[in-house]
Amino acid sequence: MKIATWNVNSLKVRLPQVLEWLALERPDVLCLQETKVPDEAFPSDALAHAGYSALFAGQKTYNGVAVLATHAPTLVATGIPGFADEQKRLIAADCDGIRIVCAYFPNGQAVGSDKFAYKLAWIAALTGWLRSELAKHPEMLLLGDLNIAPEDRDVHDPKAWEGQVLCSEPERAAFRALTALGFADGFRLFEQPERAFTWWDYRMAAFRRNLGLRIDHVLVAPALVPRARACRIDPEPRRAERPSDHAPVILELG
DNA sequence: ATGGCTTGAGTGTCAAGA
Repeated sequence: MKIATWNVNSLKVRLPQVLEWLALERPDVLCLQETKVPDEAFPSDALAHAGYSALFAGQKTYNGVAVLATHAPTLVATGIPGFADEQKRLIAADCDGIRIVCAYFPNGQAVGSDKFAYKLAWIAALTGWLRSELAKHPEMLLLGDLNIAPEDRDVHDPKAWEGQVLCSEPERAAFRALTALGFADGFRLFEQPERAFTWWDYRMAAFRRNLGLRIDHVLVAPALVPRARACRIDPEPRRAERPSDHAPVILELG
């Protein structure tokens, strides 16, 4: 079973690339973030034609998440239950007996800003919800743009990024509190190349120079760790004309 | 040099991303 996540930075712009990638990789499940499309405009028909059922929670202009699956997924939740939030950042679904939590963590803008406080509150709410959910549904994956580079090796220039948003200690502590529920960082379950990133700034030829961060993640609940076979970043879509600034991450389960 | 690009809004030029 192949399960993937990709921040597409506008599903409207990226739909041709998503369809091409689905045809090439044929994942069983693909989680999308930053669809930036209201639900009434979601391209369900094009995806159905490609063989994928979709569940989605979107809004105009910003945010938006979706779960695509070859076998029709069952909706579990949109948004973090018990956490009032206008921003469409979470959708959870059951896919072939696996609970898929697709998340677009807040960016945080700058350490100490209101948006940074929102980011930490959002992650704390998610962690609280998942603590009880994991007990009830142990076969769980949390995938998405988590907007945190958990360690210095996930940053192209740790000195330059030290203390900055996406890399700051409060964010890394929140990431550790989340993984302390038992989740493994799927990417780190396997030997990986150095300087492996999932996001590169559009500016300064950052992708060509591999000036990136690893901020998109697949977290694997303890019950699923024995089934994990491989995890990789696919940089190919980032080479396309008009690419998303993020690359997909793929987990294979046995 | 707090810049550099991309998207969506909307037709000016800005907010937001990371």
